[in-house]
Amino acid sequence: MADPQYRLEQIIKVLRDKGHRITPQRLALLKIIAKSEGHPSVEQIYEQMKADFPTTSLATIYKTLTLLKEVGEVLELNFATAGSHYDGNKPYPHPHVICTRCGQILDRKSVALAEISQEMARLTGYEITHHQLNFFGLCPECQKAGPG
Amino acid sequence: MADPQYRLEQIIKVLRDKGHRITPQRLALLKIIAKSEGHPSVEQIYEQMKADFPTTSLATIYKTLTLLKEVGEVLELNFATAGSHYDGNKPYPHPHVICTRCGQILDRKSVALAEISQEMARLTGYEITHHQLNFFGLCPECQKAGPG
DNA sequence: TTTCTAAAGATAATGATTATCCATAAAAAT
DNA sequence: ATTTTTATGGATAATCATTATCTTTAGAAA
Ligand SMILES: [Mn+2]
Ligand SMILES: [Mn+2]
Ligand SMILES: [Zn+2]
Ligand SMILES: [Zn+2]
Repeated sequence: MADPQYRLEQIIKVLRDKGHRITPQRLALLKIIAKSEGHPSVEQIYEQMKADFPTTSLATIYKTLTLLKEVGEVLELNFATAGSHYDGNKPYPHPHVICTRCGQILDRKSVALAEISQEMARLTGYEITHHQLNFFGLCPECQKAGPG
Repeated sequence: MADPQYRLEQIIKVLRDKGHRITPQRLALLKIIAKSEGHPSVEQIYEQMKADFPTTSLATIYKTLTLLKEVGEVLELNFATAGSHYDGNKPYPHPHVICTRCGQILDRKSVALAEISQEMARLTGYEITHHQLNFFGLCPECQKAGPG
């Protein structure tokens, strides 16, 4: 679907243009989120990082993710369950479908959502900057497994 | 809009029917969330509780809110910012509009949302149980105050 | 090279929530 | 009524993700 290589260069360019350095550690993290199909958690990114940089600190992961949030190149997802997840391929708001049993996170889009957003702005007078729309339930796999 | 007294009795009945006791502390908390127009935080509920029960423990607040979640009589809102908020009047999923500056939380509804939910279920095969839809931005008041 | 500063790494601190443990009060049983 | 049982309240410790702090390191610039 997406082109990890292009996405990687895209993020690098944004960071460079804003005067940030592309260090080996950052490059490694960028590769991870650029190639990620799903929505990795901090812990998952941390584990992958340690493959190339065994001495990586969790603090570095958090700092880099915060930086990416600031420059708008990653979308942070935080549900009730502890631990944020990150989307490095679609850094703009979009709907997600989450399985409450296995934790799968799917990307979706919805044209109607833009309309709802405008409707909300009109009705409330708000200047809406972003939104989050999450659907929770059981994925087909977990439905087969039955209740329990 | 809503009738706090009726809402209160409604919650009491659900708790009683499921074999839970209506203690003085619980009754006090129920009154607080039944009459609340907004979406109080744990800390706000805690402060109000201390008016009637100065020795109330935060643990009791959390336990009671967890109980109310379990019986489906309160909706928990958790955004990125630390600290959950609770809606005791509309315990079912519905859209919220949140000001990122002053923290105001508005209730809204959207007919299109039900359709989107069904669309998601159809496209993904998920059995969707609930959702969350939050819009973030600046309320009219905070817009006047200007950037900064 | 030397200097300057961003970034990495280690670790402590924070803060919301949860767990634990005991005291207590409310039902139930006798 | 009295006793028994159990749920609940209250105090406090523990947990866990995230952030802050501090020092070291490394990359860019001079
Ligand atoms: Mn996504
Ligand atoms: Mn609400
Ligand atoms: Zn699943
Ligand atoms: Zn505001």
